[in-house]
Order: sequence, then C-alpha cells, then structure tokens
Amino acid sequence: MTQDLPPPPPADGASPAPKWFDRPATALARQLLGCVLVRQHAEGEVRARIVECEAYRGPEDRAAHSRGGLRTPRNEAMWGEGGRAYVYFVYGMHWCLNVVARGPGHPEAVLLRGAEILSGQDLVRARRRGRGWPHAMLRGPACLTQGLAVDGSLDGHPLARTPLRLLGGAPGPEERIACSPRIGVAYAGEHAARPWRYYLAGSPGVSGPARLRR
DNA sequence: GCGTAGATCGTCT
DNA sequence: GACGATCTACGCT
Repeated sequence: MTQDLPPPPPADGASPAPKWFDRPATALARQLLGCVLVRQHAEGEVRARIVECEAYRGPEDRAAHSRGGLRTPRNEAMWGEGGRAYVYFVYGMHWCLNVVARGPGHPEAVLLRGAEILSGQDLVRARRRGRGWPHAMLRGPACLTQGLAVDGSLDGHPLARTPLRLLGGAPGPEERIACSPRIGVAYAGEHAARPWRYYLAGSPGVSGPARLRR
C-alpha cells in the first residue's frame, strides 16, 4: 500500500471532519493508532490513546458484520456516514466500539481493541472494579467499552461531539506499527488470515496472546 | 506462558 | 435454534 494518505489531524486539534474517515477501513485503522478518545460522563472525563484496532471491510469481507451486503438494524451504523460510532453487543455480555469508515453505502468499520489511559484513571478503575494493571485497564475490546462506559446508547454517535469524541494523534517516534491477522474470526475462512489488525508493538494496552503483542 | 471451558443473550437463519 | 469481532478463572507445562 503506497497510496498517499491524508495526514492525521493535529494531536491537540479538533476532531477530524467526516471526510477524514472516508477511505478504506484498513487505511483508517493505521491512522487511528495514536488518536485520542475523550469520554465525558457524569463522574468526569477520561482520555485514552488508541493502541490497537482491526479493520473490517465491506460486503466481500466474510469476517465483517456487513458480509454479503447484510444490512440489519444492528449494523445500520456501518452503512452510514464515516466518523460515527458503531456499537454492538456480543457473547451475551460485552459491548464493542467501532469507528465507521468510508461514506454512506460502504459498510466498513474499525474495531477499537485496546487503548492507554491518558487521564481519568480513577474513573476507569472504578468502572473496571480494579481489574487489570493501571496501564492495561483498556486492553481488549470489551474492557475498553467497560472502562469508558460505552454501550448501545452511543451506537451511531458522531465522534466529533461530546460525550464521546475522537481527537487526532499519531504514534510516538519510538513506537512501531505492527500488524497481524484479526482475533476471534477463525470462522471467516481465507479472510481470517488477512493482516488487518494493527497495533503499537510493545504497548501495555495491546490485547491478545504475547506473540501477537510484539 | 498456553489451552480450555463456562458465562449469557441479542441477532440472524 | 445456533452462534458469536470476548473475558475470566483455572489447571497444566
């Protein structure tokens, strides 16, 4: 992939415009590494830096909820405007947070799998009931949503607006972007092997077995 | 460190 | 009625 990518927005700037999200989920996933999530709720504000995510492409991706062009009430947000949240419920107990990629009619999304807490650690600890190491409390997609208090009420929410915002950012100079096959999609046949999971190697916020964190 | 099993329910077939 | 973009605890190496 040598195509030119739009530059990430400034780390201290406002949220990216919808246009910034209008590109393949694989390209967007890499640029989301280092970006910052800002979650505001009654108890205060939490800021966390994205260190792991997975791209889910459109109808041709057998691991995606939009495989085969499937369009249901659950995945409706995937079909809408880029830069919104797609939040869904799995395994009868967990929520997962995605960033919608591309524009209306192209159901692609990026699953956020891991983050590092920048501020509001006490609020996250309270939500996670003390589970996890201080810098690993948002490790794993379900841990991330639990720690940031994200659930179905935020499905379709524009990430440029409070109470859940996305701010621009980028990996640090010493950080290495790595990729691997996606986790938990073994059922997807040949698509399961696509290296569409991106992460910052060595970050404590990266999930999965040790060999997939290096 | 690694592998396995159980929890638990919305969604789709 | 089957299964899932997961997590945790537990036992074994």
